[in-house]
Amino acid sequence: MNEKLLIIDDNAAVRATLKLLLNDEFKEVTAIENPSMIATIPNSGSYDAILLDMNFDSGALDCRDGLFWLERLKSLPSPPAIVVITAFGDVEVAVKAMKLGAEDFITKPWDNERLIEKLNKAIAVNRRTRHDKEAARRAARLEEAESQRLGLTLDEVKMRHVRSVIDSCGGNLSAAAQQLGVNRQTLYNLLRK
Amino acid sequence: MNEKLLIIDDNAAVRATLKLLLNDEFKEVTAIENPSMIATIPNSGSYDAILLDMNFDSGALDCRDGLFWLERLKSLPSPPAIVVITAFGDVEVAVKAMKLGAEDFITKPWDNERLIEKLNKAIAVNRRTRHDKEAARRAARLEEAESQRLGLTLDEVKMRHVRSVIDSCGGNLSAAAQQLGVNRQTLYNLLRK
DNA sequence: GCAGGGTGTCGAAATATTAGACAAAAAGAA
DNA sequence: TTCTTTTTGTCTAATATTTCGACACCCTGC
Repeated sequence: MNEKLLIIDDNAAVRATLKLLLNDEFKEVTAIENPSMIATIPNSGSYDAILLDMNFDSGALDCRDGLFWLERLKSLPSPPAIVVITAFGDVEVAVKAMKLGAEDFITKPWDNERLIEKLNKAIAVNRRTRHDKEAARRAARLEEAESQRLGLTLDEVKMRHVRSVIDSCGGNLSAAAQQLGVNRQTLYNLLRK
Repeated sequence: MNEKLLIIDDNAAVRATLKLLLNDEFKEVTAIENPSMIATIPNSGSYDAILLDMNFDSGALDCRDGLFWLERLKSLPSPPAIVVITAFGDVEVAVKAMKLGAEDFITKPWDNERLIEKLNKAIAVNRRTRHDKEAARRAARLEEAESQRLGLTLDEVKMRHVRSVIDSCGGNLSAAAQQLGVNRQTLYNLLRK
């Protein structure tokens, strides 16, 4: 109930229906006609989910446009969950959409209740996987730090630890010394040099 | 050309055809009738890819068995790439399979060349994402270690660093001492206690 | 064989750490 | 506020560690 949703569908009637349905389920629901309008929306990067129709331009029914936009939307940093919706979907398009990172794929006509459920699930899944990717980046950083630590002198490592423990003790040197397992005076000596 | 492939299909003719086709493309190709036979294969965890048919038991055409096995195979540590193949696939099953972690979804009849291409691509993609997930796990571990380091005694931190530097020096104590910025004898003393 | 580098060990001088003590400052509780 | 507890800064003397130079020994490669 606290999520922001963006609906992208070229059919005005569908947009209106979806917005009416989903307005009660999300904190904020915006509906636009074409993905290229995203740039014109203030705060466009803050959506939790996008409900993306595959068929803009009534002529192009092969979903190429939709897949193109899906890919662009998913290549942004911290992309929102994207649920694709289409009337002309076949297995191949569905698989392509999922491979491009869509969280779900729905065919029209849709079931209201399941649509809401799928949107929420998509948001949850997206949050988890996004978290995974950030974790991967963090791992790379930590590993880098770990490997750089190898080049450090014993004194440097000592002083780093001393400083972080003092920090974690809020500057209380007595407590820090105790936690470090050294005499208080030793800690003083270490800080003096 | 250096990958191990497992084919799971209940149709003996399909198994034979696939094996014939793929034998030249992979280092090792095994074909079994039922996923539950995996346990009986020596070194069953070492496959790079599995080509998984969705319909065992001719009666059950709703793919539930296939999805079940897909999920089980994908929940193993370091799972192989899995390409699902089915004659009865519809959009819903395809989306479910992709959500369960399949790398691709193919419908029979298949195109030989594209099948090989998809298998190879699946292996490559799987390797990448597996790396990401392992990185996530590593990150959790490293972060845990990082936060626990605060509780360590100065001597413990010293010894950890000493040991990892000695490790990185391949056991050469002189070099390790130099890198640690301490006298060689000091390093000996540290190791003695 | 032998030169070069690593290892294990020693002694003695230089340094660092420790426990204990004390006064002053700071922080908390009544 | 006053009283109490804790922390700080500093000192001394005993103890422990580190350092340096040196020596014999064992490998490894030339």
